[in-house]
Amino acid sequence: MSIFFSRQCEYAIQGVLYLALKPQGEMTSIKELTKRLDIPYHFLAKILQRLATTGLLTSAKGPTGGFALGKPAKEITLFDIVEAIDGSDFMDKCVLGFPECSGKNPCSVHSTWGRMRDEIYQMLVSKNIAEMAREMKKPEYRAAAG
Amino acid sequence: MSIFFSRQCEYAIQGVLYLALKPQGEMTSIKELTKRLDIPYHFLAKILQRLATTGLLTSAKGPTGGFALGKPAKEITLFDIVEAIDGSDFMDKCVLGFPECSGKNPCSVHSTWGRMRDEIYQMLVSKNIAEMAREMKKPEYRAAAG
DNA sequence: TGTTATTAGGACGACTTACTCTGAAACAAC
DNA sequence: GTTGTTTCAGAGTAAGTCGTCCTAATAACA
Repeated sequence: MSIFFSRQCEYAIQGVLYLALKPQGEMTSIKELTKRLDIPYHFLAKILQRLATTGLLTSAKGPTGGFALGKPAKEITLFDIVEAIDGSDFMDKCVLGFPECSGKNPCSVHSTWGRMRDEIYQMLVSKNIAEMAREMKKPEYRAAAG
Repeated sequence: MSIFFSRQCEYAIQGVLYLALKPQGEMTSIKELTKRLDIPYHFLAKILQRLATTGLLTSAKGPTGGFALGKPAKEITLFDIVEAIDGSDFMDKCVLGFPECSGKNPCSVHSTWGRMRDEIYQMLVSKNIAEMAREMKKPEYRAAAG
């Protein structure tokens, strides 16, 4: 299928980004998130729970409860979210699937792909959520979160 | 899951690469391929059939039958195989899954990811099978195909 | 012509991912 | 304490992907 992130991971990123747009510490209910982001309610609930257990988010039950970032937005990178949901196997597996492919025994796209993978990794760790949220507030971007 | 190619696509690439190492026009049976590449027999059969219907491979039944490249190896690119199996949707979908994301309305990684995607595309179209097969023959690479 | 080696193609099962449902637990407000 | 709102937890459903099996078609060859 040639994808990069799983659906779950996409939703996780969108959710965290939405929370980052809120005043720090403010709790947001799944209902609000699900409505604004157009993601199935229970599915998103599962994903947020998962992010909460890894510490990326905090949660509170009851009325006025909901989810919020577990630490300052600028300390959360895209990679943190990807790793929590999808894992980071893609970093060390041969892109063509050759089991024998390694540094000493490289397949024909090993070095090229390796370079690109490093760039992707750099993008993931250098992009923090605070920065991304700021960019999304700009008038150029009027999307799901407002 | 953070992958790039599906399992099917990986197998397809490995299979075509193996065929490219053979003298031109020589038929190779699934049995040989499956044994050398360690891919489930019937699953590989399906994949090769699919590649044959798109013209990338030719096939012949009966004894002495099998599969062979449908055109010169240097005219087949990685992209041809990927497109035949996985399609090329990844080229124009937002990597974060925002349905509203587009050139006019870019998400916060839109341009960065776009650049990387272009690089990946360039890699896929510039790598032809003949070249890759040559590299695999070098002593540095002694893998599945020999 | 019959046998054997091979692909073609459809039906099927297992497994994974995406998504739903339900009931319980926690909590705040009254 | 009661009530309503929310997350938590786990099981259940649906769809897609991975992989198997079986039968038919085809070609070589004795």
